[in-house]
Amino acid sequence: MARQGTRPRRATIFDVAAEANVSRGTVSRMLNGEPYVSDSARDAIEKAIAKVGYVRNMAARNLATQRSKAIALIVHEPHSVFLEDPNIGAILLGTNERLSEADYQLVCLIIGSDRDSARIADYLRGGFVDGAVIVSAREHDPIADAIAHIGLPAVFVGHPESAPDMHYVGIDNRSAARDITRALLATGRKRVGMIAAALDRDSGSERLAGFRDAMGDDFDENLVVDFPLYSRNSGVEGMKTLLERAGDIDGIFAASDAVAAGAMDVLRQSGRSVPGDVGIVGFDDSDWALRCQPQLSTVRQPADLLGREAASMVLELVNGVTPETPGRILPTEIKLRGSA
Amino acid sequence: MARQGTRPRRATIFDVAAEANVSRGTVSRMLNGEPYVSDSARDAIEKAIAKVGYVRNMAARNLATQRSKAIALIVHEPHSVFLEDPNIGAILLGTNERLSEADYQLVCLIIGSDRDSARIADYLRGGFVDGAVIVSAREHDPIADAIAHIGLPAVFVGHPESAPDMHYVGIDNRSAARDITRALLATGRKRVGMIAAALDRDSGSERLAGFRDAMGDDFDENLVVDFPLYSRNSGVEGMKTLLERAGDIDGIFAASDAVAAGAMDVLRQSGRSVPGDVGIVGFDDSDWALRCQPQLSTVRQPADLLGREAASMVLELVNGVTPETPGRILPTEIKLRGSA
DNA sequence: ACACTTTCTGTGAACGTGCACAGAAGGCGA
DNA sequence: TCGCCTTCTGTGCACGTTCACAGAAAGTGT
Repeated sequence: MARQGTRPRRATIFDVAAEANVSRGTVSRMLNGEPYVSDSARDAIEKAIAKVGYVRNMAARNLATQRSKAIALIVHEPHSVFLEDPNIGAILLGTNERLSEADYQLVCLIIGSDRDSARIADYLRGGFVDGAVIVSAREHDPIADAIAHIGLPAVFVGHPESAPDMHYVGIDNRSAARDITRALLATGRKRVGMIAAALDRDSGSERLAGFRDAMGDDFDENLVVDFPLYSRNSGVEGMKTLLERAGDIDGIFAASDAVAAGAMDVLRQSGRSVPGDVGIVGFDDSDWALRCQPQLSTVRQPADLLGREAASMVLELVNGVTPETPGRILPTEIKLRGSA
Repeated sequence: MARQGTRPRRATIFDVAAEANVSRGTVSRMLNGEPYVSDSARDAIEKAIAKVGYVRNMAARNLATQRSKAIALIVHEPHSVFLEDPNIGAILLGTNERLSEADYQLVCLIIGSDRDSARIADYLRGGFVDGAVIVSAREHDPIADAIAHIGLPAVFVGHPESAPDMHYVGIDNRSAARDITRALLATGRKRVGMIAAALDRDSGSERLAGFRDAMGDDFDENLVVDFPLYSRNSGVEGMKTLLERAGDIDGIFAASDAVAAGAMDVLRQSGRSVPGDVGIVGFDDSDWALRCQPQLSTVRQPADLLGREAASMVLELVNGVTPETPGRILPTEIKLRGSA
């Protein structure tokens, strides 16, 4: 109780009321911008607030109103990927922007361990937030189950199959993967493989499915490797494996730009040129894509818009509006650059 | 009020007490792990909790106890840098880890606009958190002033001069900059410049000061450029300017690895080799450093430990313990690789 | 002068918890 | 039997708001 000891006592609405010679009801109305407050009362209250240094106690307000005007953004990522994944940051910022417009506070919660999971479930149940946006949940994510159980308004970024009845925003990973693979094939490649990643997430498995779609009869299981993370290192290891398996490979679809970057480095080290000997395409259109030499052909996904849409949707849910559709799919765009 | 309408009503401590045939006082004691609860009562309460599906209402608990067991991490960064800066993520994870150990919830708040600043100040005053860690505050940051005014226990990562009496953890940017510059000079460079950044932050200005220290009489103002952000683009623009000013420049200290990466790309495009024609060193030891060709000589700063220390410190403050020293400086390490 | 609306104000009762206090029940020694 | 300690339990109040309601004050039309 250090805070209580050192500071005298926070001014309450009672203090303001006494100072302004009105009742706390009037002060409350004024604070909440309700009508029916006289000009004279308004003036007196304003002065009183300034004088006693009053600020609302949100805990009390929450208790009385049963809402908090805060929305959680839950990020479930192993450490290394959180640092490398360019989408999460953009989603975060997009969500924050939209919530800010609605005067809601974004509260970002990180799941780094099982212990975090349990504590965060308590936090969500505790009434600290009115809703939640979940980023990068995987199939059968405990936190997703907890949210469903609590009944907290929630929107997923992405669409895990294990939570089919939850609201979501996302992109059509499968179609996009198909299209970018076709673009790669259109450059005349004969032996095309994929470095897949994160098959435990919908984005990962759908990208693989799209690749398969595009390859049709030419699909060769032997030319597909997969790794847990969308990381540069996955690209490095994956490319090494593929080169061992098929030295004549001439096309690579990497599950993300970071993966592609790793793969490209290995190709270079092995003396192969890009796009001369091997064509390579990625996914995300993150800054990895621009930093590659040559720059990467990839799929642009509107990460910031995903965040914005998720925020809009959760605001609707919180306000009792049922969204027209349970999910929203945002368009992606093929970006052709020099790598294929 | 959608939530109230759709869901029946949350179980309270009263419901548990009634179900277990004890008083709410006993339930409360049990919940808080206090002694003096009989085994029979304990059993009955446990069963009752499970039966009615009770969870604590944190808002009410906050109101009664005047604490929240949550700590804010406030990030003040323009969008682009938030995405590029490798340190912030690591600090975030370090802080989360330490707080998690103490069973505190980390709540991450993003300042993206002035509007955010004001709302966050309200949030902090509102009793939602017991303390705060502030990352990348700049001089005369409004949120820093607000925190000081509120009297909320707070720890800065970094040490703005405009907030001298706040607690902080950080590194000795000046000494580290001096040392890495000396390492660069030791490779025999004659015309050495600096691409500085973020001079409105203590880290930025101190790195420049350290560079100046190392250069001594050889310091040439004409070979220093500065930019607002620690970004790759700053490196690109800065390097172009320096090459125009002095085509014979043969050494560069970049204010961060990202800046160095941009500079290196420009050097390559201009036909200069690294480290043959120009030696270059950076700061951070982020993954930028490893992705450069050649890899970057740089200063390793323990970003995750900074987060952990900041968390430990704010926990001390919250618990009424005055830290031994107002600030803590963590050691850095020079990493020599191929770029100089 | 009267009823009637509109504008404004004050009050009691929640919201769900923790804490201090009073007191009950049981064991124990004199 | 009495007093005393230890263990356990129940109750009133505080925390600082919002909300519903009752009612005062002021204006409006007849």
